[in-house]
Amino acid sequence: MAEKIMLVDGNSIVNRAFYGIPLLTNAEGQYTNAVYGFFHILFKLIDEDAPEHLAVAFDLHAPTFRHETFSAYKGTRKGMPEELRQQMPLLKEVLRAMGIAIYEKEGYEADDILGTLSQKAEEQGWIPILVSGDRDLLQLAGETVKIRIPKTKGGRTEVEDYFAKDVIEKYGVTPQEFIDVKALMGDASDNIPGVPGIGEKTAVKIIQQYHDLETAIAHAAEIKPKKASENLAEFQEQARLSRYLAEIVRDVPVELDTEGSRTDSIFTPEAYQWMKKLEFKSMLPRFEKEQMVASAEKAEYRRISEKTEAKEFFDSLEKEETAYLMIQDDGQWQGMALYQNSCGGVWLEIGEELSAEDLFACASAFLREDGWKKIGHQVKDDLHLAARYSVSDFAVDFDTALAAYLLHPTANSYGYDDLARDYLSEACPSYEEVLGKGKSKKALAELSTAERLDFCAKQAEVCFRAKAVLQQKLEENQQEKLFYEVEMPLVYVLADMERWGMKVDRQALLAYQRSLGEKVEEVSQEVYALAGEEFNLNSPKQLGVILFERLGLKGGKKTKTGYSTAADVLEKLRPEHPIIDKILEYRQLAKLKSTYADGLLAVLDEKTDKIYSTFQQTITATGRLSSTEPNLQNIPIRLELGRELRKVFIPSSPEFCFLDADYSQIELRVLAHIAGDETLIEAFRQKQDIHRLTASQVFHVPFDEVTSLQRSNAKAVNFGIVYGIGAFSLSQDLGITRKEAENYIQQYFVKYPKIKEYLDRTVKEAEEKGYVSTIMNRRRAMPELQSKNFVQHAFGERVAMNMPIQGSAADIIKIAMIQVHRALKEGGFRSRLILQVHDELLIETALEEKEAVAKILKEKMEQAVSLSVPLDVDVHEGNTWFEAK
DNA sequence: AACTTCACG
DNA sequence: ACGTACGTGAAGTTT
Repeated sequence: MAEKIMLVDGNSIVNRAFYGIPLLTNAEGQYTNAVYGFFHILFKLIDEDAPEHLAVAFDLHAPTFRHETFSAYKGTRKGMPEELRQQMPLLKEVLRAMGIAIYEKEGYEADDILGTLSQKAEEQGWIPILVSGDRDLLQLAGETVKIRIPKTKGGRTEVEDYFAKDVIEKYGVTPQEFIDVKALMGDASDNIPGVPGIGEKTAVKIIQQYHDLETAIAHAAEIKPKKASENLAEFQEQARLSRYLAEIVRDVPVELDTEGSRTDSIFTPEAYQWMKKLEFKSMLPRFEKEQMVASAEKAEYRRISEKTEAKEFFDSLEKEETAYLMIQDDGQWQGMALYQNSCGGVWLEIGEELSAEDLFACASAFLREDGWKKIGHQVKDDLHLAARYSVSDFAVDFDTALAAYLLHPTANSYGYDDLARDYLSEACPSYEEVLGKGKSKKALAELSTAERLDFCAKQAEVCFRAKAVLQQKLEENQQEKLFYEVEMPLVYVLADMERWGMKVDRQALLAYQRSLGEKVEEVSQEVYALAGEEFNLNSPKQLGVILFERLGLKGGKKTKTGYSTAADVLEKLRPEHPIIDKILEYRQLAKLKSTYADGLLAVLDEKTDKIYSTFQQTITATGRLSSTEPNLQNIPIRLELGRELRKVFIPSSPEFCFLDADYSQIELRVLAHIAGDETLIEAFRQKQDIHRLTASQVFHVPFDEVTSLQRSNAKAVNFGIVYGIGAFSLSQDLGITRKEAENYIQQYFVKYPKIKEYLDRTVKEAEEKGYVSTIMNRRRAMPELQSKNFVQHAFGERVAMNMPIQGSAADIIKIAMIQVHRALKEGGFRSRLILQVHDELLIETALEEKEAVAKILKEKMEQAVSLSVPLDVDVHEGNTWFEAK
């Protein structure tokens, strides 16, 4: 079998990849989607064809011989988008690391290089396989020469293959004749003129009959239709020029590097490092397989599965820094993995000879005593596990997931595999890679003993070694205080909140659910009557058809998939038809029923009638918490009917009541502080009504004469400032013209010049440094600001303006939570912190403690940090959450 | 799995 | 001329 050489049009494939895959960035903010797509396609083709040789050709910026002949050649091409341009050197770097031959030749295009190399390869008996994203290469197809055209659609890559016969079959002309067809029809994308009035259909017909351009010109008079005949005669020189431009030349002065093109050693360690740096996880296994052989020594781990041995092990465990991991699978505790320098990796496995209780008993001294510096991963889960075995909170010094979050808060996950890749430049197989996912997901217990030992102990080793790197980076970023004094202590606060839960009046919730059910039924019948038919009211698609086709309301397309039926669109249609009112009413009721009534009942604990939400500490880009299963941070309040729901949230015993404390205007206060705006600072010091003040400033009216409309408009302006203002959106929000909105903003900046300075300064700094930060040095990388795309850049600017504000507020309430929690504990109170909603803390307090706790709550929250403005906290009490607001 | 809608700060 | 506020999570439909 003859050797095969795969010849790739680099520019064309990377282009396809870029447009076929959404923009991705790695931790450093480097765009990676085009490089990813390129290798995705390349590896697929290598797998399929197994070529012995491989070369990639690129275009150079310099003009080619075609430009010299015809200056308008490719004249309509737009430049490469910045997001792609940045990736080109990267792609070449990785190719070089893989030892793949790269060809570039001044004056020629990649196509010409490929044509030449293909010919040279054939001459020495190799079989060329040409790869390109466009059809220009089809003229090179032959009996054995295959042209492959990959298409990336929605993550999947399909490849069209063309031998000479396939070209004939599909286009009705031979590959050679394809050039002549192009000479006649031209090519808009390359700006090849062709002959006016001759398109693809006519061109093919002509070439089928005369086989080449010159013969066709000679017989121009006979050609039909008449228009084509005349034009061919008149524009014959242009046709000849077009043919010249379209033909791929095969005598480029390049040599085929027969040795340098070999594919047998492309999975190099250097390229592997690149793949990790770029975060191309799915490509790592290829490289690992190759390197498995290379990496001779494999770590030796110890397995303990028997009670006596486990006890002895812990009794003689050196008191030094130790990573411990509670390995759980499917909600079941499977065992404990440890790693320290003295004992290396150890896996204590729960089984017949080591029960969970026994293991915990053995480990309990280790967990509780200070002698060991402990490194954990997602420590909050471990605290819950410990609680199941009646071990109260134990002290962990370092949570690797939390550290990784601070260093890169926009990452998708912070698993062991992520730590290994990002901080150790190693590949550690993820849970999914080891156990599979979806249907074929295996239990940890289904692995062999050796596999399980390896997998679990490896995780502990990764955490142990990653910790040193993480700590170093936290130090470099000056984020140690944030980590050790805010995020780590907060873990214990959140664990307590999650464990305690929030009591619900089940009967009241059931009644609420029933009443909503009846109303939903009633209103949907009214909608169907007005529509004249029944349909799925929950389907925006069906609703769109009813409204905009059947009822003929004018809506126009707004979303990717069809008509928008969102509330703000429907609101505008309200006067047009009575059905709109009913639909909006239905939406409100259906939302309350499904998400809140049904949703909360589904997660309400049978035994305790409590709801146990999870507070996520590593999700948001700004440093806020989030709440899941259920989300208790979005319980309705703005509308009356929804607000009623808060009556079902009650203290856990009749001896308790709620205390709800919320920061007043915390984000605007933070802004005043960071920006150092004297007017705003003074206003907060004087306890002025800030929206009223803004109204009087912006609308030039005396403070006492501000109307309520002016005040509420000013409130929207203040919001806009915090979100990274835009005139358009403000105008939408207020229902005013864009011009007016611009005026408001301009006036605002005249009155608060320091705010303007701050916002400008922040964006500028973000562009220079690549990140923004909060008062506690929480960071967010800002890759969007590198984009030359207007929309993306503008988004980056708004994020840069908002993150320090939202994030600093998050810092403050986190500090307050820790202090409140500590004060309650130290004071021996029975009161508990049970919920945080961004600027609000909810406590349930024993009645006799109420005054003392209210005082603690207010003081700790107001004194959490010291700013140039006072923090102001309002405290309310009540027997339900509804009453306490 | 992606999209749309809507609840909160 | 572009397409628009920042940060979340859940439910339901459609692909």
